[in-house]
Amino acid sequence: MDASEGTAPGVKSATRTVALLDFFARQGGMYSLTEIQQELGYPKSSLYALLRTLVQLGWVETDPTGTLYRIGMRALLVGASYIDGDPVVGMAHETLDWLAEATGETVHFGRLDDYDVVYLSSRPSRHNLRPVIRVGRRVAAHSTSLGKALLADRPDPVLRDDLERQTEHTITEPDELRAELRRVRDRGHAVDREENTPGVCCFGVALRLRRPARDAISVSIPAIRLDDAREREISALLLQARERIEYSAYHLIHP
Amino acid sequence: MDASEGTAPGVKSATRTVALLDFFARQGGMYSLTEIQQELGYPKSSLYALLRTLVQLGWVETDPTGTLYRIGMRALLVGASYIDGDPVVGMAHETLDWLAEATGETVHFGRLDDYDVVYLSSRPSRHNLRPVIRVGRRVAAHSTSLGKALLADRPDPVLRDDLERQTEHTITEPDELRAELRRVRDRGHAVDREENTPGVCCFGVALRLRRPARDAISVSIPAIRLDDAREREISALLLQARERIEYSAYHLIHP
DNA sequence: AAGTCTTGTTCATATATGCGAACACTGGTT
DNA sequence: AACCAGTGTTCGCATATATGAACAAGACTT
Repeated sequence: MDASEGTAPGVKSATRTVALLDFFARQGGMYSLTEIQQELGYPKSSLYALLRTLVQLGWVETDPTGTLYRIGMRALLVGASYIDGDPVVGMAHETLDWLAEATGETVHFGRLDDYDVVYLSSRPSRHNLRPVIRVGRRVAAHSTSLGKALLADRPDPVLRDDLERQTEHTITEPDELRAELRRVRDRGHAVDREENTPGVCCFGVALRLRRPARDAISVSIPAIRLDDAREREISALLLQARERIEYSAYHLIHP
Repeated sequence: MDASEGTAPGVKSATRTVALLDFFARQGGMYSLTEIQQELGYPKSSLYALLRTLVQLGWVETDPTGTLYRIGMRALLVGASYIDGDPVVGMAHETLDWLAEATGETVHFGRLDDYDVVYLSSRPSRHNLRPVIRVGRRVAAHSTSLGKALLADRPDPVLRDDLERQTEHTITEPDELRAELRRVRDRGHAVDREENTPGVCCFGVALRLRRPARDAISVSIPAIRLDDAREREISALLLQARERIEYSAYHLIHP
């Protein structure tokens, strides 16, 4: 899930630069040199030079005393541009709005990247109790409906040996996960019953814009608001949303 | 506006790494090694090593042939985290929604950084003709209502000698800009009449959460939909929105 | 108020990177 | 089929960075 230094030869300080940005992005908040050094494991003096460079460039900011660091304003643009440049996210935009409206629940758009799902777009519900996931966040694929829907679309999904446990319901045995993926294929959509976040269930389907699929959409709903009827309703709406996106993609490719 | 290499000593490849990310973020799209080399001016072989490193780490992606580069998924999270970690943007969220609803026009939240305004949040209007600015984008302060509102709040604003011309209406003379900032102070809000984008007018006020102010909000509207009555209406709503944000900030600090 | 601990900062040198030039590929042209 | 122009890729040496250890500056304890 993370990109450690040892496995990746390359330009060392470039690797460390992005590791630093990634650290700030994940943790959010302000950190001292020592805290960063403990987290990343690089020598203090090297970090010091790196941080000074990034502060000078506006990618990292310090507090008035100059000893606490956090992400800077220049880093802002970078994330937005990945999304803006992606045709699929743009195409799905209206349908995601529609699905959020139709279900009244939180809707996500995610993409598979190695063993993780990356959240590219989200529509938080208006309930006070709502699952919120920051765009750009990486989550282990096997614990989410998005990830399971995407893995199920692969003829031979590559699974980690060590499937990280997120909650007491997370599927952590590769064989068990493979059985679950077969159920996903039979059922037509993926379900996550509090496997990633306690109290939250998700329903996901993969978008068949390419095979194997890379993108998926999901509806997340607190378990407390869920019953059988609601579940059938949501999965039906989810399938409709998929149709809409695939339809508009088709007409984009064949005008 | 940009951070060139010559002015900034520091870790060279860290500087280049973020310059590369910034380049991809600004341009959006895919570029060959040669194109990037022409734009940034670094030696081809150095760029090659850098790009390979960043591709390996997922911060840059290539097309199937491996010769066209674009921003990668790992860069996504970085931008979102600056916004999420900022208390003012979070606090303004509901009021921005309200202002967008009340005016029916595009609403922006921006922050002054040196000579530029950085857009931190936006509510695009639902008109077909709507001004859209990507979050994270930097724009020369003197050409925007956000920037003029913020500069007007400083007792002694630092202005560039060379105020870049964006449109035929951009104020490019420092003395003329100083006179305009006095008008902003007298009037109580800043106006941009097609000074940044042809056909688009903006109205902005600075948030007085600290002095001098750092943040401002604005309403952008196509000149074609603007008349005197509408202008009075919009500036009144803008002032109300400012009150709301300052009010909630006050109650956040003094609970 | 001295001592001790923690954290930020500087420095000299071993080490990794940056660089230009040479090489390899590709697609188009004669 | 040979040539050419443009581009991506590799290589060895000059150069810049990374590093541990030493130093400085506070903060807390006794």
